[in-house]
Amino acid sequence: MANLETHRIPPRPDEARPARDEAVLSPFGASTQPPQFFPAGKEIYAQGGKSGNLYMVEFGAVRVYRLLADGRRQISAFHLAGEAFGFETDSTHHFFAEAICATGIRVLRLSSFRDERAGELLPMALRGLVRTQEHLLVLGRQNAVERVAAFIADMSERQGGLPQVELPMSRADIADYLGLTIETVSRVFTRLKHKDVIRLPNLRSVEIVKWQVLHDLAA
Amino acid sequence: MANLETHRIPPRPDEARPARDEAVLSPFGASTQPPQFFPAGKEIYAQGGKSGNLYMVEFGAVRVYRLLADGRRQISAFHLAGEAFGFETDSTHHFFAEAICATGIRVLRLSSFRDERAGELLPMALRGLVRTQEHLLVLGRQNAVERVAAFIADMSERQGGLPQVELPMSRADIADYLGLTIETVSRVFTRLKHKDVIRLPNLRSVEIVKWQVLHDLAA
DNA sequence: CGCAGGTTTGAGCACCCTCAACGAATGTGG
DNA sequence: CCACATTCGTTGAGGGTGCTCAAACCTGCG
Repeated sequence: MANLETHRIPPRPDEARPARDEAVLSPFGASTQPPQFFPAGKEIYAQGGKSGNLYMVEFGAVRVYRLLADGRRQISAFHLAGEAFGFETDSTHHFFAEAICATGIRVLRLSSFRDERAGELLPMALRGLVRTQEHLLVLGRQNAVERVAAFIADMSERQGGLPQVELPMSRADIADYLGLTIETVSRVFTRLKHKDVIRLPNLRSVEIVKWQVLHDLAA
Repeated sequence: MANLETHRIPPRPDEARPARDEAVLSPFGASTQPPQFFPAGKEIYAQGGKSGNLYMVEFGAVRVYRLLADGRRQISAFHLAGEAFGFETDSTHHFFAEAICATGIRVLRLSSFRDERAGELLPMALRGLVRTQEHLLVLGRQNAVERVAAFIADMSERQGGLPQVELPMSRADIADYLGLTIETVSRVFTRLKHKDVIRLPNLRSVEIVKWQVLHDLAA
């Protein structure tokens, strides 16, 4: 099966652009190319490809992942508006990056990662490192319910802590991020729904009803 | 049960020091405190503690981990001689770090992670990031045999690619690193032994007999 | 309306965990 | 030096969580 994803979050670059993108990270200030547009499922870079850029999500969402030879996929991170990705140790990409939905991305060309801008880049890299290490705990030591609960709580936090959480990614993406199957993810969602912890207004959004229960489950 | 570990790799700081420690990483050159000694099981730093240092393993081995409220532990990384650890996003440690066996550590005090040395620190941080992301794939998508095989192969690589691999850590440490139980780790070891993929001269070392099979299993 | 993709739901099973006992290795005190 | 305690590692039996395989169900769209 192809990784090609086509679902219908309409591409509206102009009005979809969030208000808060400048000043979030200084390396993406004035001296930068205009944002680039990627439709849903479009590859941003591929494993083995030449690296050296840094990417900033303007709007939309991105998945970064690795593949095993037999096709098993592990998504190491989702990146939403305002977040940066694309760090690499050498000039070759070790991962794949794709737009999940219609996505705008600002590209910063780096002469080298041993750059004079390292002072600004390092904190971003470290945030990613801590994020990834926390995800290790989820994959290594938490069961299906805990993983999904942690995922919903995390997505809510990154969207401002509101009860209405938008999930741009498919169940398959969530499964490959949490180290589960789509069936298990689906079952946990419905179980949480039946327990009135969440509501599911539609396939791509979740409403958190019982915060406390959700956080207890996530821990 | 306590995390206290006491096994018998004799503390011999002077002759145990590896020949190749200078010049490995420039921030650890002349302007640094003398290496500090940690016996087996000794805490190097704790979650919630004040951070701001960077640590370089001179000899021995270190485990970095997180705990869940109920005591489940996930080791995010082992660090061997020549490797650096202790990066944090803010002034607080998000993880625990302990010496696995008798260990010598060189401490670099950083005024801030937004340091003028960021240009030298960034590549180290990025290596850690890629390492951790690759570990995600193992925890999220590989079965017990693949995890153990990948672990042995990785430890061999980091010790120069020799067939004789020293494992300073206990089975419990390996289990908490691979997201398994000690029983499963033990069973996989014996299964690999019976298939003549490895030999187990003693509890703390492995000899790789069939490289190709090991790598096929790890994939 | 009918197709296609994604999602949900179900039945059965496999892998790994839990619980338990045993064995091996080390350190201690008599 | 040997008995003992203690910790760690191995091995076994049984059960549970999550996976596999399969079918039905939406939902959006041509």
